[in-house]
Amino acid sequence: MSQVRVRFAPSPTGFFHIGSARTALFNWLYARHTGGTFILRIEDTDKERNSEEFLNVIYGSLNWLGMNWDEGPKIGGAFGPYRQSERGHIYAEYLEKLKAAGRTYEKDGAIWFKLLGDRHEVFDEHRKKTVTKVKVAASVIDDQIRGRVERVEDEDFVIVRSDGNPVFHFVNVVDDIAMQITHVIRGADHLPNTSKHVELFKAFGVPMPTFAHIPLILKENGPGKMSKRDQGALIEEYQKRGFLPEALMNFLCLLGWNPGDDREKMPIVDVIRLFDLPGVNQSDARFDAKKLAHMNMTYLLELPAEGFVARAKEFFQKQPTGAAALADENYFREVMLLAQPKIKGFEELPAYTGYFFTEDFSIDAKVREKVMGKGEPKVRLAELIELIKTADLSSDAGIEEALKTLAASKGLGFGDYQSVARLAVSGTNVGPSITGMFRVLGRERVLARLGRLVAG
RNA sequence: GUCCCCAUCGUCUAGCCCGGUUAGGACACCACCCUUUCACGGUGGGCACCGGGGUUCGAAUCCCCGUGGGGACGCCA
Repeated sequence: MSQVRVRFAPSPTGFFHIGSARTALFNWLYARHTGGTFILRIEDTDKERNSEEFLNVIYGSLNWLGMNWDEGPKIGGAFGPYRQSERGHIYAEYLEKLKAAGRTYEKDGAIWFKLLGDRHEVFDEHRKKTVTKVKVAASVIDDQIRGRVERVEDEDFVIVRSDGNPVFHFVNVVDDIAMQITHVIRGADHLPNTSKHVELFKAFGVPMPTFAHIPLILKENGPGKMSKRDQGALIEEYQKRGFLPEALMNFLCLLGWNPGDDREKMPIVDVIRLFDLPGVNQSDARFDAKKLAHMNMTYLLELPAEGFVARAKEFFQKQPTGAAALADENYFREVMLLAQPKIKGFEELPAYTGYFFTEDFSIDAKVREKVMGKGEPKVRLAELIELIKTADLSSDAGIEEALKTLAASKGLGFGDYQSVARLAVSGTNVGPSITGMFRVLGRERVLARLGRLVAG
């Protein structure tokens, strides 16, 4: 049995797209599942649109998501180079084979691939021009996901541009042959191209790889496939927003594939064990930001405390308010642990914990109006101040006990103190437990804030 | 317009291949419970087999036709 060799072949012409990430993922999963080789090949034949910046985005995103390649740029391999811009000599060699076989001709300075069959001219209404059709048998694609697909490729096509640069269809097939690719796993948008590729494989007289065209990811709202301009389309964005890569990966796995039972959250090693091409769905999947957010939350919730703090620190280091938040490492840690069970993603952290790190936090006007307009808030605050002055703030349980005792002594409930205390120390009515906030903020900050609200 | 692909709750999907299920799960939504806020969690609820024809005792499941959605029709990839 031959070793599986798959490739992910992005072109560095734009930011790394979520659809590309999933194509990479399915290739990577298949390689890992079969013990095969995952190859990264850069398709940079379009000199106009390539950029080094985008190349680094590809490397960075794959690394962030944890998809390591076995052969490719930076690490090399037996079939290199892995950037098409460096493989000119190989394409020249293969072009000679096609020329020798009489399968090419020149027209308008470009080199065309010649199909075999009777020719006739036809006016194409859609393209508003006369084209030469060739009578050929349908190309048969035996697809691991779609089954047998037939398509008639009935027009010659350019394989080398007039500027001498080879075209995608040609280099893609040549490299798949030269790199001994066994399985071509790519987006379904390539299905109509595949007949061209089939004809090229046949012209080279080599066996065809196995094809697997995976469904596309559709826009969350509106028609069409996810495009680079859509909200949530770029991998870099998730990285910036502090999503956990393992959560994104898990979510991506489930877009078009499932383990066959009701499991959704599952470690990648389980996905690797269960993943197979025939298990991939045929229909396109719509992107769902809320489901991703939920997945991220479930991963966040089960992160060990130190892991959560470490990742939160990484996240804050990239935020404008990061320096202030990280000034006291131990304090930062305590605040983060208060927030961990409450948030869906790191991106909520700056707003959710901001008041811990500055005395200059904003007070929600509506909440203030509501809380201060009811009962005797200033009396409650004064009582709280007296309590906090001497209370033991070292444990949540102790603080809770003290608060309850105070409330009971005045014939009131915990809630009568909570809302006003919350407003004073955080400026809002949502957040971690009030006892946790008191404990972490400490006597000095709490007293100052309670006092300010009384005065204000 | 031509060609190709697809079609189960609003969304991701199980079931389809090998016809017989109260059509299952998850996200979202609603209600209730838990609760010192907000979340988490728990319980319950509403929500789907695109339409029409076949085949069959019986169709989400097999076939055909519609319709709808998606993709491709570049000297882009």
